[in-house]
Amino acid sequence: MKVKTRFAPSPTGFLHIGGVRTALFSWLYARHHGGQFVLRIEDTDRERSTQAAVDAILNGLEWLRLDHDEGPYYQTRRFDRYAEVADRLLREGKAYRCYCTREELEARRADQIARGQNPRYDGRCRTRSGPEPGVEPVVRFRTPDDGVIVVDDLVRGHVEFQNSELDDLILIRSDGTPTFHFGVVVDDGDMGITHVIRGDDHLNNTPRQMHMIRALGYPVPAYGHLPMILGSDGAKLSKRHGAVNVLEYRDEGFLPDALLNYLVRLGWAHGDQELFSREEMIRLFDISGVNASASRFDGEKLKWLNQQYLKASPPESLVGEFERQLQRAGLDPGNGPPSALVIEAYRERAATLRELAEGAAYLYGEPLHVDEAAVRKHLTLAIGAPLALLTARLGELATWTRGEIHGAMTAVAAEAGVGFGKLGQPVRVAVTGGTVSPPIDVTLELLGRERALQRLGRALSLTGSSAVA
RNA sequence: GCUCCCUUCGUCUAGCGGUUAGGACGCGGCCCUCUCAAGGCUGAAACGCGGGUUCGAUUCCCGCAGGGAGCGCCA
Repeated sequence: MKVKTRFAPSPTGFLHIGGVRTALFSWLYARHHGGQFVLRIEDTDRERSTQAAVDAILNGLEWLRLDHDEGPYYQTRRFDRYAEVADRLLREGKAYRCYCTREELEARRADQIARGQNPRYDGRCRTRSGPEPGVEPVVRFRTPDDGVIVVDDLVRGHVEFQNSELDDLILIRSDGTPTFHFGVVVDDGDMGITHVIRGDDHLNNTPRQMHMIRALGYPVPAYGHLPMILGSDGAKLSKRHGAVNVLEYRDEGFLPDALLNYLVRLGWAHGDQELFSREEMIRLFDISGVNASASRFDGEKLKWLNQQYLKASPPESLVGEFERQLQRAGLDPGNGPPSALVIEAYRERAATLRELAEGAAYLYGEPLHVDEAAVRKHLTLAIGAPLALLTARLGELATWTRGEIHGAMTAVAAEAGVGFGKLGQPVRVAVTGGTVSPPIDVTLELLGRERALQRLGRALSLTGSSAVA
């Protein structure tokens, strides 16, 4: 059997971490089995669906390169089809018109809850003889009264439901539009979906959907319900943890493959392996190995992974996104050393491209901020003379390379009778404004002779030394 | 309230009847070192509770507790 999976988000919000993980597992399942991956936009709720959300979903998937083979389909363009199927069900007696009003329904629900019952529609319109004047009916599905239905879930295993617990779901609203449940089963059937991999929150809906699919005469797909992703505090994912547009991770300087790698390890593992390339994920992913329990989102581990990817990527491949980060910080990439060299020097000092750009800001203009305490500590009177000597020597260098620079510093340190570090750190503070940077020779090389000498000269005056060479 | 699901270090997880319960993030220490990192070594840190089954349970079964989801003319 040819595998066909789908990702079916409703465009009522942006694509967030939880949605991405669902899409990823569904995509991986299809790719692993050489099958197809369908994208379907479930926009039957016309009140809450927006084009902006559709765009956010499409852009997010594109950034992550979770490519689909079919779609995107839009349910709003298939209303005729749903109406046609509903009519057929009505004719076959598998569905019926219900004239109960919302008010009546609500009152009965409240009553049932008060009596400690599972609130559900009582099926009273099943046997109704004729229409109720003045009421636009809904179409309800006739669910079996008794017996059990079993969901053999790919991740949960055998789950049983009593049919008596299930009520008659609405297929078509009184305004003629289909509900989510109906759209899902008609679409999954029409599109030939073989494996439905979706969030855990749908497990309880599954038995009813299975009944509908059977009534429609479609083969019942296999189901796999993925556990939820919670925030780092164990609470439901919200805006303050990870329920933000996935594209914000791009803006924060994360790499798409790193994010996917992080997500694939939430609920799934392959022994002790932590790093998975796309190809490895596809080759090794197995839905039967997916955990049934919810997991928490850990931003620290995501950062660690991102740095692993930063260190492993060819610097040239990061240039584009790095330069966007510089621009975002108000810096001009053209006003500094070649980006690939900066990335090379900084990537083991930054977890994200944004951090990388911020750390290297002094290479593109005056330091954004100067660590005054470091200035007082390192740019002392005592270091003035060695610093002046070094400045002079650097000015005489034939070529501005880290090797030459290092040689000059070693020589000056020796002549001045100070350790390399005693000289290096003041230089670092002088040229970067802070105490953190790549090895000082590399730092100076990247900065360039002109800027380096200029900043050293200025620092000299701060030491209070008059020994300007 | 009812139905369903879940439960191994703080976190992500390995484990699929017998292990000194392994790895990773984070945290501590040491090494390396011109700073910060990166890297290496290393330390602390877990089987929710109670019953069974079994020669033997983290592992299988049943309760309990705790957490979660669903119960809409939302998806």
